[in-house]
Amino acid sequence: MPELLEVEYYRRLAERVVGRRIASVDAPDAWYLRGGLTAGELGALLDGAVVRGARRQGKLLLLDLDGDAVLGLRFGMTGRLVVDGVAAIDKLEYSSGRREPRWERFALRFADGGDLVMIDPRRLGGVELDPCLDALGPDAASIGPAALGAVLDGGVALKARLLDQSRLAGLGNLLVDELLWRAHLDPTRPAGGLDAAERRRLHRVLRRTLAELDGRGGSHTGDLFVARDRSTGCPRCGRPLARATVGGRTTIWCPAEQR
DNA sequence: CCGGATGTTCACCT
DNA sequence: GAGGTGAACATCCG
Repeated sequence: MPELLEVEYYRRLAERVVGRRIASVDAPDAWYLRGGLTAGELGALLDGAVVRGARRQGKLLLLDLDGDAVLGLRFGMTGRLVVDGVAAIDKLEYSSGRREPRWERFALRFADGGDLVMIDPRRLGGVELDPCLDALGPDAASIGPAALGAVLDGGVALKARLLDQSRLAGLGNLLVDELLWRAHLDPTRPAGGLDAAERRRLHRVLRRTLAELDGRGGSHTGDLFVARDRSTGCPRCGRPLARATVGGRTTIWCPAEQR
């Protein structure tokens, strides 16, 4: 899915709807609504409401509405956002830029005629009213070194811990692989086994990686991902990359450099 | 035709 | 309780 970087692009796009009044809600796919909410209930709650803000926590996009209502948008692996006909991202790595009407899972129509539309071929995303944020860890884009250090404990694989959204919100498979490759850390190491210098290095590299890939255009623009696509070796040393399942996800790393 | 893909959740193991 | 695995969701792509 969109990882933190893509959802942040979505959030910036969603700022366009702040201050605008919702005229109607389209939720043609009941399965897309989480928490047992029906399209009718959602319409009754949202019709006439004004969007007051667009926030992001991890991979969750949050629209603040009048009163205390919050609408949570989740994009799964193939969800895209289109506002007033403008897409935040032309295409995703594992989903074409095509836009079939049946992929339109949710939409807010505004009183001024514009709209906010979620396109999601695989339906892995969803919409939730007042999502519980307690289940999300601190956002990876703003976490401090001490808090990141606290995330790293236990015998679980370092990569699995960094992907655990309840401990650290926002990183997905591609970003974690790129991050660990840049930090020269083996994804299979126990999360609690890093020494103080390694934890500091991980935090420094995290900030740098997010800033750099944000500028390049997203999670799929990392050096490691590009190398993996072309099946050349490690972009730094040229030696063969390893591929295995770690934390339940396909993982690429350089065994020679990542320790 | 087959396998795998930026994610989340849940059942079922050890 | 901690961790791991595999399935499910639905579609595209090589």
